[in-house]
Amino acid sequence: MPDAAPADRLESLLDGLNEPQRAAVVHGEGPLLVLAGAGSGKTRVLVHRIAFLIRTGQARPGEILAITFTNKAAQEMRERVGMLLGHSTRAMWVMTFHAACVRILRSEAPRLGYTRQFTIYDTSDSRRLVKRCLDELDVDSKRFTPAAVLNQISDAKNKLRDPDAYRQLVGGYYEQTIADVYERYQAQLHSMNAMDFDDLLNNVVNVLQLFPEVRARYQATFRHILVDEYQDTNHAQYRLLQLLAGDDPSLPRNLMVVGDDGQSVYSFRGADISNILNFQDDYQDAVTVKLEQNYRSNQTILSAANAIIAHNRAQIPKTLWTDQGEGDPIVVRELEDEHAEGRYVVGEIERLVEEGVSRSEIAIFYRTNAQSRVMEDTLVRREIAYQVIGGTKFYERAEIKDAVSYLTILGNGQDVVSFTRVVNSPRRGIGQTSLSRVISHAQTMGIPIWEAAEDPLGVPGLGSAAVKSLGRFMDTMNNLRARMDEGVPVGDLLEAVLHETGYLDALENERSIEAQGRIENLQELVEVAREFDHATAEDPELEDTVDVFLQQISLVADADTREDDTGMVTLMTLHNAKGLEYPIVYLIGCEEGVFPHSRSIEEGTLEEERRLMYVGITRAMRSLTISHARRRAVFGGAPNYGLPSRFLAELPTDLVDRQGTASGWGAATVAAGAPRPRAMSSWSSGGGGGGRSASAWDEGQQAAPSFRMGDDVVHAAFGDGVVTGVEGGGVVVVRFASDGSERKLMADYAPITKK
DNA sequence: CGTAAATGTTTTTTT
DNA sequence: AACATTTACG
Repeated sequence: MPDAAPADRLESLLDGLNEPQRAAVVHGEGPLLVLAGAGSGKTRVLVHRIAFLIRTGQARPGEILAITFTNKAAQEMRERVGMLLGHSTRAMWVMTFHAACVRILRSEAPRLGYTRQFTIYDTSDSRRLVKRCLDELDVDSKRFTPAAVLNQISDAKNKLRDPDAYRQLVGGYYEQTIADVYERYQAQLHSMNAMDFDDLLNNVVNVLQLFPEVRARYQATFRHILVDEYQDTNHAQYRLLQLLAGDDPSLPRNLMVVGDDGQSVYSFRGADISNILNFQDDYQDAVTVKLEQNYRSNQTILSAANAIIAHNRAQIPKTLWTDQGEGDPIVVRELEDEHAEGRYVVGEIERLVEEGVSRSEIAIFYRTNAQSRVMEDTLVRREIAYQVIGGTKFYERAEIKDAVSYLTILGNGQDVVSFTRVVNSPRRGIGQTSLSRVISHAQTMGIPIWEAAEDPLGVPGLGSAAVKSLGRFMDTMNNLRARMDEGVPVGDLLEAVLHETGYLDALENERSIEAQGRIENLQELVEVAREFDHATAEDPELEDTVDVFLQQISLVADADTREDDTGMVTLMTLHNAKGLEYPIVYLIGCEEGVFPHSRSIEEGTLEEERRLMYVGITRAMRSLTISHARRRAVFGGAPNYGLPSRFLAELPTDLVDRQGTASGWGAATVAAGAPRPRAMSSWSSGGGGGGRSASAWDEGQQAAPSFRMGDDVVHAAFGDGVVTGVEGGGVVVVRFASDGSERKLMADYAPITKK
């Protein structure tokens, strides 16, 4: 096809786009900010723009870098561009930040003192290493939990602060201790030729900053950079883009970012919403395009979403609208407990399926992964096919991590974390003591752990049984390594590992259903490896295939395993739901303390929780049902009495069909003298006590009476009680006469009145 | 050194 | 409730 594309073919790339979408697609050189409300077709814009750039000859495929949030999104985007263009998209870089960084580091890591075979640590590997550092530094592991310390370290890394910079920026004993751990952790990672997730970004930033010629090369390569979900980028990613796009204003800086400040929900992992808010200041010549027409949901759902987000301060003003119709009201349903909630949702799903709805059109969202269990139990019992996204991920299962660690240590003999994982799995009689001796010997001698283990007699203090066992183990490993070096396919190598190390035998001897499941998981991993072999077979130049395989799977997220149109109901957290859409959505567990999560309430990050609610609502295309339970078991322990989420009170009452509200609430509110009762009809009563007045939701806070110690009170459900304490934040402690229990209640919301 | 019981910890969200 | 880690004992 010649460069000069016929006008009609260009026109076809713009077909069906609205005005602002079209403007974004045809935008020429220079920075571009696309503020894209939920469901406004931002992926479509990205896909069409990439195709347009190529079709008009503004860029060749190899000059495009398109960053997406998940691997799956990348794959979909690549496919859609391919369909538009009708030719190969292989040369394009369409991937996540992390995948792009790995690819760059495969070439550039040696400049930073790593080999190309560097190992990538996931969070649990990193946590183990932090724990080792804590132990070695004799830090009180009660006050410094590995997870908390790792969070601090990760936070620092997201802000591009190395251990020195971190130390200088923070004061206090606690932070100084963390600086010590950070320093040691980083040194050990490097000495083990390993990087954690944050290092992938930071090391690319380092390479680009330290080596101007490398920077120039990548800047020249990526003539057009496009970034999706820009509101969830962190500082390291921000800096990375700056380096790749070129921070010299005289250069074209063809950086297009797409995002929605209203959907920023990852600040806990360092995402910085100011990246998108300040884009105009950072790139003064930036053109801004706003996408506000929504193609996904009906007006009821959009109005609800708009109303929710309006409760946040500091938004870039946006109002979603649609030319679709009103749609049904949003159902808000109260249930007795989480089991009733499960039965209700599954019952509704059964009804829909009977009416001919496909299960794959239905999704269930929740705030925390733990909430999926009850839903799963109910779905299994009613024999409804479902898939869960998130939670325990495939690559985090113990047996998978073991197998992966075996492959890792074959390629990277310095990786102490992997060595530790596999040396006594299955049992070989090499316990904590022997292992510690080998590790400290390796550290003293400054040699890789592999070398130390190869010569067990050279390890001081090692018992004779351990020497023998370790020797046999290393014979097996050396044998396997030799075969890897011969270039045996990864799938075959993995199979050999599982057999010859005795790993599979040990599982088979367990003869439990659990072990059988693990064996099946391992078979699946072998399949994944064989697919990889198959896909790379035509690339004879590829070296270190095992390491490439490992680096590739270490970046697979659970969100990438989602399957569409397979006749299954989909369950996931609200975070995982971002970017997706479903005709029918159930949002469960909308209670104070669950959603918004209690920690968000404590930490005062309610606006982010509200954005999460906004994300949840805007996933729904035509039907949205929100449920909350009156009580819910936490930690499998005592039931927790939760009040309806404050976000429910923010939904306009005329958009809502409230169902199942139990008796008592309305009565208590009336007794408290709530003003202006209205729209009672929209709150259909659930049999018994009559619906709660709408106004109580809107005005509840100001109508609340104040309580003092010793006040006699009546609770709609628990009966007579006495106030035994008043805490901050409108919380009162009440001891109830009926069962002698003491409960903390929120005076503003709880159905209690003074006697 | 390995096992089993006891104890502790976890539930925010994830590339 | 489920899981990881520590402790006690054989």
